[in-house]
Amino acid sequence: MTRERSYSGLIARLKVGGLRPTRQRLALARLLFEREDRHLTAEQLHSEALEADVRVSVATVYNTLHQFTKVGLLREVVVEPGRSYFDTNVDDHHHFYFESTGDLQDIPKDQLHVAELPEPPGGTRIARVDVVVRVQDIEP
Amino acid sequence: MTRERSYSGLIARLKVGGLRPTRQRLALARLLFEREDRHLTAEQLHSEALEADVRVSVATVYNTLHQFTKVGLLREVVVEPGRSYFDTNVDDHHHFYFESTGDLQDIPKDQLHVAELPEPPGGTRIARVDVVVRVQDIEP
DNA sequence: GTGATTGCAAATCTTTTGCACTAAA
DNA sequence: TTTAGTGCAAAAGATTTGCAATCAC
Repeated sequence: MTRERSYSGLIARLKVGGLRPTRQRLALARLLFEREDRHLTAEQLHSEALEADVRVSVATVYNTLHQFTKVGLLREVVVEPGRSYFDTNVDDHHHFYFESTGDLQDIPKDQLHVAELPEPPGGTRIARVDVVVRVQDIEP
Repeated sequence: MTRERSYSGLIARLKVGGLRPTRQRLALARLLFEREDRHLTAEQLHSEALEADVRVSVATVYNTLHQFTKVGLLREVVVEPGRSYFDTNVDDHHHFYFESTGDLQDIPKDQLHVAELPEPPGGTRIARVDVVVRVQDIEP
C-alpha cells in the first residue's frame, strides 16, 4: 500500500485513467496526492492552488475532481447539504464527521464493521456502504 | 410506537416543540405526518402543499422543515450533494439509497448493526451514526 | 397590543454549462 | 493537425436573508 509520490508517478496515474497530464491536472494531483488522506472541497482545493501560484479556474477544479473520481483516484463523500468533499483515500473505510468544524477523519475499515447487511431489493445490488459517525464537542 | 394522526394531536406536537400552530405549519405537518416514513425534499413538500391547495412560500417550507428538525419531529438525511431529504422517521435506523431514482428507503435498526464503533477523539462524543447503503440497478 | 411567523423577492453559495481559445498527442 | 482540455462568464439549483405585512396569543 505504498503511495506514489513522484512527479512521473502522478503522470502515470493520470494516464492509466486515460487523462492527459495537463499542467492543471498535474498541479492539482500534486496538491491532492502528495499528502495522505485529504478531505477537500472544490473551493478548498481551488484556494490551495491559488496559494501555490497554480492558475486554475473553478470550472477546471470541478472538472478535475469529477474526472479523478470517475477513474478511481478520488472518492466523493457527502456529509452536509450543499458541499461535497473529495477523499484521497479510495480504500474501503468510513468517516468521523466533526460537526463543529466541518472536518472529516478516516476510520480504517478494521476499526468499524457493519454487520447483518440486509439484502438489497430485487434487481439492485449494493454499490457502497457509507458510515458517517457524526461527532460533536462535549458541552459546546 | 403509535403514530399520532389527529389534527389536535399535531397541534400538541407542535406546542411541545414550542412552535405556534400556524395555518402553514399545521398544513405541512399533516402532509408530513399523516403518512409514515416519508423522505421528502423541501421542493417536494412545497409541491405537495401547492397541490393540496395550501398556500405556502418556499421560505416557509424551509423554515418549517428546519424548525421541525430542531424540535425532533424530523431528521435531515444527506445522501447527495445539493439536496437535503427530511425523514419523518426519527427513530434509530438507516437507509437504502437508490442511485438510479434518488429514492430513500428505511432500514430498521434491527436489520443492520454497526459493530466495533471506535472511540471518538477526546472532548467529543458521538451524536449519531448514519449508514447509507447505496444501491444501483443491476446491468443498467 | 406585541412578539412570532410569513411571504416575497433578492441575495448567496455551490456547482454546471456553453463556447471560444489553448495545448497535448 | 486533430481532439482533449481549459477559462471565463453566465446559468442553474438549492437554500438563505431582509423586511414589511400578518397572525397567534
